[in-house]
Amino acid sequence: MKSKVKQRLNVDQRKQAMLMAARELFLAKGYAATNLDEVVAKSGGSLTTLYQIFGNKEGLWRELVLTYGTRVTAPLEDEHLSDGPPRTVLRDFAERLLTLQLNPDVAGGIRIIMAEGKQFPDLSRTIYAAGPMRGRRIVAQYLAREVEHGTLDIPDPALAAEMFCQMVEGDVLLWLACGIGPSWTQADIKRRLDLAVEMFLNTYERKAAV
Amino acid sequence: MKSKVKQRLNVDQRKQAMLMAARELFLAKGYAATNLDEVVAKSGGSLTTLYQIFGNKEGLWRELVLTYGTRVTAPLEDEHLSDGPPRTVLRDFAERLLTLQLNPDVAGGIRIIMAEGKQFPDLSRTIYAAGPMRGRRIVAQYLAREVEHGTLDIPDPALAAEMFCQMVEGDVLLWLACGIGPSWTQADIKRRLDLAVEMFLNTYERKAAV
DNA sequence: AATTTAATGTAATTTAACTTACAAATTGAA
DNA sequence: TTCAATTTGTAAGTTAAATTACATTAAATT
Repeated sequence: MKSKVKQRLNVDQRKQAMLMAARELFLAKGYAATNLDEVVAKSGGSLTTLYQIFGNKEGLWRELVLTYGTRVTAPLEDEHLSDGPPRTVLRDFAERLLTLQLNPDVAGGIRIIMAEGKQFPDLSRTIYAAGPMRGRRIVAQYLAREVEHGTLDIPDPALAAEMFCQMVEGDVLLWLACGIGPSWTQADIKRRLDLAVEMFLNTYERKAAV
Repeated sequence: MKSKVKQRLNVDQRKQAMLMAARELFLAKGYAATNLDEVVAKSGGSLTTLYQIFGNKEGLWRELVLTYGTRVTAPLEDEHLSDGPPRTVLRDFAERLLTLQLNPDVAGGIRIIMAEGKQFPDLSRTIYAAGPMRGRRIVAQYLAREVEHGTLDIPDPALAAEMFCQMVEGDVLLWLACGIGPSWTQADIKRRLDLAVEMFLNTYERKAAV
């Protein structure tokens, strides 16, 4: 039970509260099935204020998607790449990538954005570029650098990066999207990540001459 | 321009026509945005007949999903696996799998089913099992057989199968789901498939002793 | 303290689509 | 040819949710 001390908030605070409430509801029920009365009931404030801030339902949706959707991939960014040999770097990255995917909010978000893609195609493109594509590109750039340094031997770093990420992510997205939570133990995850790195390096690590 | 010779069809014929029309509309606009008047306008017949046959909108949706969704994976089935060494078999399978994914109707279908998963969770599970999961399982079983024959050396065939399928499919599903058609040439496809098989066998093919 | 400004609560309006009702038209059988 | 059954066309009923209107109340300013 929440204590219901009524507060009058200013626009900015109320806006944040509404975004938060909308996020939960959209994640739980999807775009069409969420109605604005519920949002207001959850966030506090009033329908009037909601319409003042966001214009309409679509406005609320767009603001929400762009706000949250572009923050998510922060842990994948370049500056978090560890130093060390490719095996270490890739293993670290893989762990961060899978952790991200396993977050139900992330997968749920991608799901809904995909779902509403027909209605808001520009949003799904933006999110795809900021999200899944971002990870691929970071890996590809890293691989390209390693190729220059002579550590790895990769004809097509972009393709290799995609393969690597796919192996790491597995069916997680599809699972969560279908409402099937993956029931993996830590050991399962470790095995998957190790295998992905292993398969990758088996092909691309520079071997001593045969 | 269609010639509009009005035809009175019996229930079965009309049902097929309605399923066909609904399929197109649902694929194009999603579940919520498709209205039944449009379906009838496209299929011919009448709303009355539609309700007699399917009960309501949900009934139409369920029938459609189950009818088409479970037919799709036919080309992946076991009996189409070629004979020959693993390299050949896997390459063939990979080609069929990717071809399937590249079919816009298939990807579009998965997209919508995912989209409506919150409303009809049983459907998305059924389709996941009949679709994506099916392919994984067929590969896993094949791999297990090869392990028994001593051709390959794979500790965890299920995991290996998933990795393989993921490499083959790549981001295609996500792309199409986000409305980004992949613009691959035949050469791109060939490169991807070859690489997937190569990476897989680099790890699992039984090597002559070092 | 009075006044202005901004946020709130509620209810009316509008819209859109699902669903149902019913009369007209067509087919098939007696 | 006539009659029964089935399909069709149209429109009315129902519901649900987005949007708007307006009076009320709390906060901020003078």
